Amino acid sequence: MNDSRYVSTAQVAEVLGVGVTTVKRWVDEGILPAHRTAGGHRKLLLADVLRLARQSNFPNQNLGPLFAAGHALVPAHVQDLEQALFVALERGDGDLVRSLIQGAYRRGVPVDDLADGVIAPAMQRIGHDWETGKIDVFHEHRGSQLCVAALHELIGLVSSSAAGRRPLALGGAPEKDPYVLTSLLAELVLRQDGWQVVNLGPNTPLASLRKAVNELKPRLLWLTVSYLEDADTFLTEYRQLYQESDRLGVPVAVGGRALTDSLRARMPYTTYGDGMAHLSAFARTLSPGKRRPPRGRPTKQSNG
Amino acid sequence: MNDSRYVSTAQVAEVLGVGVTTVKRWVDEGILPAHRTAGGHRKLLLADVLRLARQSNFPNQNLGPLFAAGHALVPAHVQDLEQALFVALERGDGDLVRSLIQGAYRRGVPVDDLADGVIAPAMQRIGHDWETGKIDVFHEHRGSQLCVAALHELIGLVSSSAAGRRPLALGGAPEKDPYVLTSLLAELVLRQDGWQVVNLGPNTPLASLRKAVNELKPRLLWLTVSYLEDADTFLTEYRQLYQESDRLGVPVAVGGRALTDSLRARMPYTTYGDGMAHLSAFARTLSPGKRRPPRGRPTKQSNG
DNA sequence: GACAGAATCGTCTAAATCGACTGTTTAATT
DNA sequence: AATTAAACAGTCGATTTAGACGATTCTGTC
Repeated sequence: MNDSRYVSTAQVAEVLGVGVTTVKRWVDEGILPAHRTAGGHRKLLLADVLRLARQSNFPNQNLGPLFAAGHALVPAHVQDLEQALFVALERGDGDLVRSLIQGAYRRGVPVDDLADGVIAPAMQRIGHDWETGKIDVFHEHRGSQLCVAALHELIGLVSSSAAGRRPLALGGAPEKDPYVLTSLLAELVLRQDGWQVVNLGPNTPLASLRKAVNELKPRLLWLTVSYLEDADTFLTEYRQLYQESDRLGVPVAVGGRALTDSLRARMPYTTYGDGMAHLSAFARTLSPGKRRPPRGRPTKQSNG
Repeated sequence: MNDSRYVSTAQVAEVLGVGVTTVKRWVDEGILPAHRTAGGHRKLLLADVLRLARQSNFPNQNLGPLFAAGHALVPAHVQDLEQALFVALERGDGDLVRSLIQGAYRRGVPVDDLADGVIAPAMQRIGHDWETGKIDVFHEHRGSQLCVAALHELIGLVSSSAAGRRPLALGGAPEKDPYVLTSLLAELVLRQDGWQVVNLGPNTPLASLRKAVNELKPRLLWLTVSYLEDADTFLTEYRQLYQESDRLGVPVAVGGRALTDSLRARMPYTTYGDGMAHLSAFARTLSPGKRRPPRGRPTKQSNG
């Protein structure tokens, strides 16, 4: 198992902006303490690297990839990660939020796990603390903004180059639903799966979404509903949207915590999902290009 | 993609059109932030170099070498750029939007010009086309989302190193104002100017903003008002916010197209601005006088 | 126009860093 | 346990940088 306290020379080199050779020499000269494996590989203690970084006046935001290897602050398990993210969001520590999310991704945490098991629960707890008066609204807003920024950055990381024609997914959140995060998470997982995504964002009238389906002819339509003002008008408009999509052969994936069982029973849809893992799995059945990871050591998720 | 955020003194010298010796001296004098390797080599953060390049007028700044990636053709004049961005936004061409915005920044277009002369007008035209029925809501939403994504990416580019304590700016948009873009543009220009920014985003109750001022003790409070539901209640709450800020010695900068002349006449504020250029200029009067490099040497660029 | 001060430039050597090479180690998959 | 591809170690030459020095050029003033 990879002991999460240790990092490799290459990781240190990338973060510190120097060559691998330099890091090796520093270790040999005693500037950086390190342990060696039985085979001779250098294993650097994260704390030592961080100490050197502080001494050299490093910008915090560039230390993100280092946390990817697993720091005490970036736990190995998703529950601990969620807890850490929650704290970082509540404190408003933007650098830490970025480090945690990016680090988890680079360490190999699947994006749907990241969405369903880390980001969504953390923001839900923030929202709960706000509703119960434990924190002020501005704490929630600040955390949400930090999350959005980190997600946009992550989306930029996972988006593959536009090689070949990728299937198009269209989606958003309905009118009066102000939550940007859920549609952003949907965009994230779909992009990770190789889709081309048009995210109309929150507060999108369903009638307008219907026009978009007509014009863009997507291969998939998703709808995340976190908040509903009027269920009846929503149902009416949604049925029209579904009818149109069905006519065009566009599958409709719905989700979101505002869709109660009773409400869902009155809705037609192609698939319903509790989280992004469902959406991702469903999308994969539609997209033919399901690439399997190569053998051997898993590829580092760096993208060009 | 050469995504190394660090650059060497020689690269900086070439880009800024000055000698290597000068760059070294600037770093030693604290004009340019940098950290040193264990061997003493200076490592500069790209964002810091770019900010310096914009703050002072260099004889020949050729930002090209720092960005190897060949981008789409970026028009030279802001009007053409705005037109190109408008078309890209309306078409939903996300890659083009990113290229235009980032390309303009890299070409040396100041961020306040980018905000006031390109992004804001383009989105305003999109909004106008939507109101007049020329395009559908989803076009507007799609364009807005693309803009937000591109801006978040740009913010990541301009954010500087955390070395030293930077002044804190706090801000957002009031309740019922759903526009994310204006507060995002404010965050962009402030970050470009070296501020640390807490952006509470749209739809922030002013009472909550008041609590945030109390808790965070910022050096500057900004408020962008693009839409107002009820001017009277806004005024009441705003006056309380201003009173509290004034008591704490926090200057208040307001702006946004919802603040009409008559409304503004009834508001106290430290400064009002039509655009981000005003905000940036005002913020610079507050920011501790950062040492600026003396005049560059305009002639003789050839080297042996 | 001449002067003084300041800022910049190019050049030098020692030192630090980089990149490429080959053989070895690691760890996930079968 | 065997397989396999990625990542690492060790080495060496090529390149780059730091630091210091004097010469050059710019700016403002008399």
